[in-house]
Amino acid sequence: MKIHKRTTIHDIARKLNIAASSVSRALNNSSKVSAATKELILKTAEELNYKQNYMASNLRKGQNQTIGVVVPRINQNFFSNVIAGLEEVTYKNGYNLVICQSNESHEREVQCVETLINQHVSCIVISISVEHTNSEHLKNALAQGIELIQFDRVAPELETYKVINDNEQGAFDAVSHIISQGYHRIALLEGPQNLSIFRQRKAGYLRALEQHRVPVLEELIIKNAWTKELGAKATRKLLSMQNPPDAIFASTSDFSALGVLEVATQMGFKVPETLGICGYSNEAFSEITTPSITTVDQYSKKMGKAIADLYFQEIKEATNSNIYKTVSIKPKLMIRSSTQKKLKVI
Amino acid sequence: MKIHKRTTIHDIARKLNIAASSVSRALNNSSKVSAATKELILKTAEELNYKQNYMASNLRKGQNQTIGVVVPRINQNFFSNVIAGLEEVTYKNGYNLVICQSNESHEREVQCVETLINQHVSCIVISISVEHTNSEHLKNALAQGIELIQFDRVAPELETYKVINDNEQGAFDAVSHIISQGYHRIALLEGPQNLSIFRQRKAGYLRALEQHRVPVLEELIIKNAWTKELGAKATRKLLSMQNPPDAIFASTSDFSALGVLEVATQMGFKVPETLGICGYSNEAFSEITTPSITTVDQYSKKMGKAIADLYFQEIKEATNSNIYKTVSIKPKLMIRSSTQKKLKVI
DNA sequence: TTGTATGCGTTATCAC
DNA sequence: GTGATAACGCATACAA
Repeated sequence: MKIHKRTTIHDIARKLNIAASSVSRALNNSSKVSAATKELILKTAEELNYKQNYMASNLRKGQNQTIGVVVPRINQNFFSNVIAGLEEVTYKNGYNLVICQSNESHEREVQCVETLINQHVSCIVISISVEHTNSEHLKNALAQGIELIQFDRVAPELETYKVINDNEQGAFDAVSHIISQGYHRIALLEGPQNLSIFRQRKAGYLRALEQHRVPVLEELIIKNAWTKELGAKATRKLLSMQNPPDAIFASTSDFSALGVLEVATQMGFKVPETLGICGYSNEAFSEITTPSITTVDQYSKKMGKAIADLYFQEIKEATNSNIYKTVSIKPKLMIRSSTQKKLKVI
Repeated sequence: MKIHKRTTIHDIARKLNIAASSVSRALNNSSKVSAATKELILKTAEELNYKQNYMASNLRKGQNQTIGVVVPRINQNFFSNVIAGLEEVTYKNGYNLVICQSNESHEREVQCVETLINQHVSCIVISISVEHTNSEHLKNALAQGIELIQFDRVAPELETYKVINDNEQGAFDAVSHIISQGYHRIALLEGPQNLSIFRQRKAGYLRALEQHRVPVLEELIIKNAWTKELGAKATRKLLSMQNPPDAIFASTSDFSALGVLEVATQMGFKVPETLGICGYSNEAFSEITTPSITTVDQYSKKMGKAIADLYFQEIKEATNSNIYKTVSIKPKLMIRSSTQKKLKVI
C-alpha cells in the first residue's frame, strides 16, 4: 500500500504563519475572516493542492454526506434509471451515493443495510427484495437515526417516507385500454403477492374488469409469472386451453410480456389480432419488438429525482419527523401495436 | 435534522469498567485480549447495539475503504453491468462503491474525480467521457496517492492499470464473419476517433478487409455515427448511394445498429438478404429485434469483476507500483440473423 | 477579526 | 493482558 502525505489546514497555517482555525474558516467561507486573509488562504490552498478531508470533517460534524441505496439489481433498467436520477440531484447537493444490490435476497439485503448503518449514511433509499419477510433491519436503521425512504417496492407495514408509482391506476388504465380494444377474455400474469406493488396491480386489473362489467375468470389469473421464463411457461398453459384468453396482461414486467410474445408467436397466434399483449415498466426493448409492446411507463428517472428532492427539501431540514409523506407518481400508459386491434397503427 | 447519540467504545468501556482501548482491541479481534473479556465486550456491544464509526476509524487509519466509480452513464446496459460486477466483489471485501456519472461531459467528469479525491477514496475506477481532452484530473488523483484503474474507454497517453476489451479483435472477428457470409461492400459506422476503443475497432475492420482482400472504400466509412439517430442518418445516406453497401458494421454500439435496421427496413432493404447488419456490445434488445442483430459481447459483468479483482489481488497489496498491468478481455462474436445470408437460421 | 483549546470516535504506542 | 494517552484532520466555542 502506498503512503501519501496530503496537505492539511495545518500545512497552510504554518506556511502563512496564522492559526489553523482561520484557515478552516476561510475554506468554509465564514464571514468571520477578513477578505484579505481569505484570499491569501485560498490562494495558497490552491498552490499546495489542498483537498479537504471529508473523513475528518464528517467525523467532527457528526454527519456523513452520503446516501445509501439498496436495490435488488443495479443492472435492471428501472433501477439503474432511478439511480441515475438520484445521482443527478445528490451530486448537485454535494452528497455521495453508496450503492448496494440485494440480488433479490432478503439475507443479502439485511447485510447491505447493516453495512450502510456502519457507514453512518444520512439516509437509506431502498426497494425491498422479493423475498421480503420482515423489516427488522430497516427499523434498526431508523433506531440509529438514519432517515429512510422506501421506493417502488415498499413494505406497507413500515411507516416511512415513500416514493411510489400508482400501480393500481397503472394497471387499471392498461386493462381499461385492453377492454376498449374489444378484448374480453383477459388473462393476468401476477407477481409474488407478498409485494404490494403486485397486489396493487392485481387490484387495478380487477377494478377495470368490474367497472367495464367483464367477468373475472379465475382460470385466467396465473400466479407468480414475473420473469420472462415464467411468463413464457404461463402462456404455453393459457394458450393451450380449449377456450384461451384473447389478451394477456403481464402485470409484472415487460420481460414477462416478452416471454408471452415469443411463445404466442411460436404457437401461431397473431398479435394483436388474435391475442393482445400488455406489459409493465416500459423497458427500452418494448418499443422495438415485433409488434411493439403496449406497456406502462413508470418515469423511473423522475422517480429518482423525486426521492432525492424529498430528502433534500423535506426530510433533511424537518424538525418534526412524525409525518411520513408518501409521494405517488402517476404512471403513463404507452399504447403500442401489441394491443391495437381496432386501430392498427403502422 | 434529527440528533441521535450512538453508542461508542467508551460507552462499552464505562459500562464494563475497563479501558476503551481494550474494547477497541476486542472488537478488532486482537490477540492481546483475554478470551473472557473479549466475550464480555462483544456481548455488551451487541446489547448496546454498537456500530463501528467508520468515519473515525478511517480517519485514524488514514484510509477509506471506498472505491469511486466514474462512468458516462449509469443507466447504460454496459456500464450498469460493469458496476454490478464491481459491486459484487467489492462488497465481499468490505469495501463500498461511490458512483458518479459524467453524462459524457469532460467538465462534469473532472468534478466527479475532484469529489472522489476529496472523499479520499482508495481507488478510482473510470471510463472516460467522449469529450476527453486531457488527463490532468486523473494525474491529480494519482498525485494524491489514489490508485487508478481505467476500463473500456481508456486514455492511452496515461499509464495506469487498465481493464479493456480487445476491441481490435472484436471488430476483426465481426467483419471477418460478415465477409464469410458473402458480403463485399461493407460500410463502417465509426465512433469519435479521440477514443481509443473506436480507433481500435476501426483498425480491426481495416485488418479484416485487408486480410480477406476486400478493397477499402473511403466513401463507405462514416465518421461519428455512434448513436441511434446518427446511425439512422448515416444509413439514409449510405443506402441512397447509386452503389450502396451490402452490409453495415455499426462498430460503436447496438443502438447505432438499431438505427441502421429501422432505416433499412423503412427503405425496403431486406435484412440479411440485401443488407447485412452487425452491431457492438450485445445490448439486451439486440436479441429480440426482427431480425435479431449480430453483435459482439463484451462480458461487461465479468469486466466489473476483473477490475475489482485487479484492485484487491494486485494493486492494493503491491509494493512496487511502477508496473501497470493491463487486463484484456476477449470479446465474443454473437452471430445472429442480421448477417446470416448463407445459412438462414430460424 | 484572529488565535487557543477542545473534542468528534477510533486506533496505535507506550507503559505497567 | 490491560490501561492511559496521543493523534488522525477538522470545526467550533471561547478568549483575546
